[in-house]
Amino acid sequence: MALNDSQQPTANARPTLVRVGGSAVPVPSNGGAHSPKRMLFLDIVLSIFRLNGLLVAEGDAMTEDLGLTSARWKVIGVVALSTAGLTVPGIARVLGQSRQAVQRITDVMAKDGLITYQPNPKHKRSVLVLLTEEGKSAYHALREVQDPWAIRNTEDIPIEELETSLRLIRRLIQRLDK
Amino acid sequence: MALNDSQQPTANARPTLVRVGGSAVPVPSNGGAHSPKRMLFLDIVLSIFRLNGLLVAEGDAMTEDLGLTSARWKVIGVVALSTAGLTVPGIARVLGQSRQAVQRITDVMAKDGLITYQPNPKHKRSVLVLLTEEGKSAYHALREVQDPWAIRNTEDIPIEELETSLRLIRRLIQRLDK
DNA sequence: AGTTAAATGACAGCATGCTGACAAATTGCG
DNA sequence: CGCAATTTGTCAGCATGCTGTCATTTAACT
Repeated sequence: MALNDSQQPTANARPTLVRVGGSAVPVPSNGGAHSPKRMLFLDIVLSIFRLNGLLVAEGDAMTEDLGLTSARWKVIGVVALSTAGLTVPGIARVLGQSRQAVQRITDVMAKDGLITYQPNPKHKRSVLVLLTEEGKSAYHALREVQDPWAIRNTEDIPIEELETSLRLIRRLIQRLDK
Repeated sequence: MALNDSQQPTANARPTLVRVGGSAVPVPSNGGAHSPKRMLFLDIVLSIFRLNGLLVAEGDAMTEDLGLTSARWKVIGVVALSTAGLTVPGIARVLGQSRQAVQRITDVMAKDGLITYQPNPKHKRSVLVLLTEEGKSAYHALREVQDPWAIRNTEDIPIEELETSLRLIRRLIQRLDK
């Protein structure tokens, strides 16, 4: 079958998808033992990579007017839902990222006035992260673009399909996160 | 409900997942109009972020003995499946990445002897990327770890579930990639 | 209580991906 | 055939995420 290596518009902006996640990619030309499941799975993996990139780009574009980025609204979203504040490593655990990566984001966000560090009664060094008023209004503004976006992207997709997919994704997360 | 901000083992290595993709994250405490679909979708988005990180880490760990990284086996996989070679922007289109990002990876891979640049009869400047012998053996070695991994991760998952999920992921890709 | 293990903050380095910009090559169209 | 739009190579800068390391604090256990 071979890959589609025809010329496609690219310029410099976002390149156009040829066929990721399509059978074009994971079907080898040599004849090995390739179960459908194996191909399906590798196809899913590549598609996850692709979708992740698109989601980050979409999230960035959607919230750039609010002075947010995908990395930032991940943090804002998590902090907004915590009642008593979260420590930086706590945020990292929720997001499944390294505490150093989160620390860097929160430091900049604190400098930008979106969050504040508050003393932690339970820990002398590990302070709590809280939203400032500016951070809260950013969160509300975020919700106002994010909600319609979510609805828009799912309106013609049956809920069972969403549930099945989420279940699979969670299953994979659980399996890989050990 | 509030987030699980209890103490969890973290040290410095990969942080432990608390509850991403769980209902803990996307359920707001304030009472807005939150359709199940909206919550489901945002949950999926966050889970995709999480799974992407885990897959990259897993892919890196799985192939580090071969001198590969996830960024490299993406390229190797694509090139291996092309019959007549691909240009750098062509690889970028297949992977859905910027040509600059791919160019950087291929330059290093060429220096490492995994790929070679061959003159392109159809284009004076845009050379073709081909696997060297070393690159081919890396691809075969890759397959030998990747195949069992794929099988291992799907053996107890019904194929219909895989198909449904892939369909949804593709649908989202198609929608966002415009 | 005292000792040991785990968690945290802070700094550094590295990998990957994106965008912007500009010149050169290619393609498409009148 | 010529001209304009697109594609490509290249260089630069930036954002995000990871790992490693070390000192310090906290927690756990005897």
